[in-house]
Amino acid sequence: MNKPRYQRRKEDRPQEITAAAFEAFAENGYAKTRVEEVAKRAGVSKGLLYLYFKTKEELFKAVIKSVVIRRVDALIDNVATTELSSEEFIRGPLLSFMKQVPGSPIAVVIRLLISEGPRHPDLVEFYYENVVARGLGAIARFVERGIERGEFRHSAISELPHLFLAPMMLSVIWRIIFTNRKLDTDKLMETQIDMLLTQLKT
Amino acid sequence: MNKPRYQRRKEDRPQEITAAAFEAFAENGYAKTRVEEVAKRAGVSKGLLYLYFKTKEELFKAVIKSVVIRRVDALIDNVATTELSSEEFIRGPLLSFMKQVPGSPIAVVIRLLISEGPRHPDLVEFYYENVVARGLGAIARFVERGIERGEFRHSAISELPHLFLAPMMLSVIWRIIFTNRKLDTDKLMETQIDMLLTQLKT
DNA sequence: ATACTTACTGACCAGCGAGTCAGTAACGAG
DNA sequence: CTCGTTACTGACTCGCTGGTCAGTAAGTAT
Repeated sequence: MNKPRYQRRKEDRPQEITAAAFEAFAENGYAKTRVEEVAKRAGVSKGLLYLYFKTKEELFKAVIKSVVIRRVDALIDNVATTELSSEEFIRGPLLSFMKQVPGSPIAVVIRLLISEGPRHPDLVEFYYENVVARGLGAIARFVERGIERGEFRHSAISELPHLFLAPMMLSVIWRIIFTNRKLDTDKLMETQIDMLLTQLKT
Repeated sequence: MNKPRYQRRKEDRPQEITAAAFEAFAENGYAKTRVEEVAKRAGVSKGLLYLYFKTKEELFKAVIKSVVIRRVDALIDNVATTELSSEEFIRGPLLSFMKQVPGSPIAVVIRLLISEGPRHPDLVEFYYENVVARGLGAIARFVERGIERGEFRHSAISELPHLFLAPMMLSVIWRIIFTNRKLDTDKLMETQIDMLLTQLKT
């Protein structure tokens, strides 16, 4: 009973390879990850990998895109359809989304974009359009909606949705660099949200 | 009159080489920078570089340290000796320090630490002790002082000086990744400071 | 069964870049 | 000026890794 040395699974390979590549890049960064290591993790020969991805760089782009595409939509949809008041939404779904970002694949993508982004303008463009612009847009619209409904007053914050995300970004960076130093990132984000809402309401 | 092919300048070399290395790393990151490129920029042969730095990695560490050491002390001294009220100090020297960070060598160091930090725990340790801990400590002490003097009331912010720096970090990352997308980073930091001070005073 | 297509393997290659070292010449001492 | 020391050069090596391709065997059609 000799089992076949491999199975032909054309459909699944790309997905399996990008998943393996994501893990490897997450651990060692782009430059320090060998293509053969990715192939090994995917349980595939290096040759096959090059059948699906022309170069290491193309693999890298595919990885980023695969992560990005899955994550954003949920939140955006939520924004459009929620029945909650602006404050409730911000304290609820938005805050818990933010809290889980530093430990999620998005954090890895951010790290990769910081190291490799400057050499891949098209990738940065893609990320900006699909994540940053949409995310900031959603928050801004939410603040706007709060104002229209009379929940919030007008203030400088309306034009700077970035302020909602700033502590999240700091948390992401902190977790990347100071893996052992503790920081209560949840508290950080909660406090910022409190502060912003106080500011918006008074 | 044939000028000598080189001068012996044992004293100045290390400094010249780290300066050249900083430029190169800033442009291309650690992995993509060739040692020979650094030597060239420093106007020196590759062999000489290896006389002063055992490995590329050691050169990298020397670069980080050389940048860090110079920058931090000024602000810290300022904190200790200033005559200003807490609010005046925060709106004045602290804010303008923060504003210039995203365009300064510190931003480069942050980028390098994000990409390479995970592989250099001792370097991260050094950076934490000499920059982060001292910086956060200084801000925390300042808030504390404000409370003692009756300028500020007690609040969650006292334990989270990170909130002062969060928009600065976001600005740094923004500038690294989205070099072409505009963001009024000054406004961002000003608004955050306004908000924090309002919160501390009311 | 048999012939055929093609997903897949893995040994190989090329070039790139970190690190070496034998030799050279700047410069100070005598 | 001469000699010794050593800062400095640059051609070389060698390991590593991205990328190739001739060959193999899994699946499919007839």
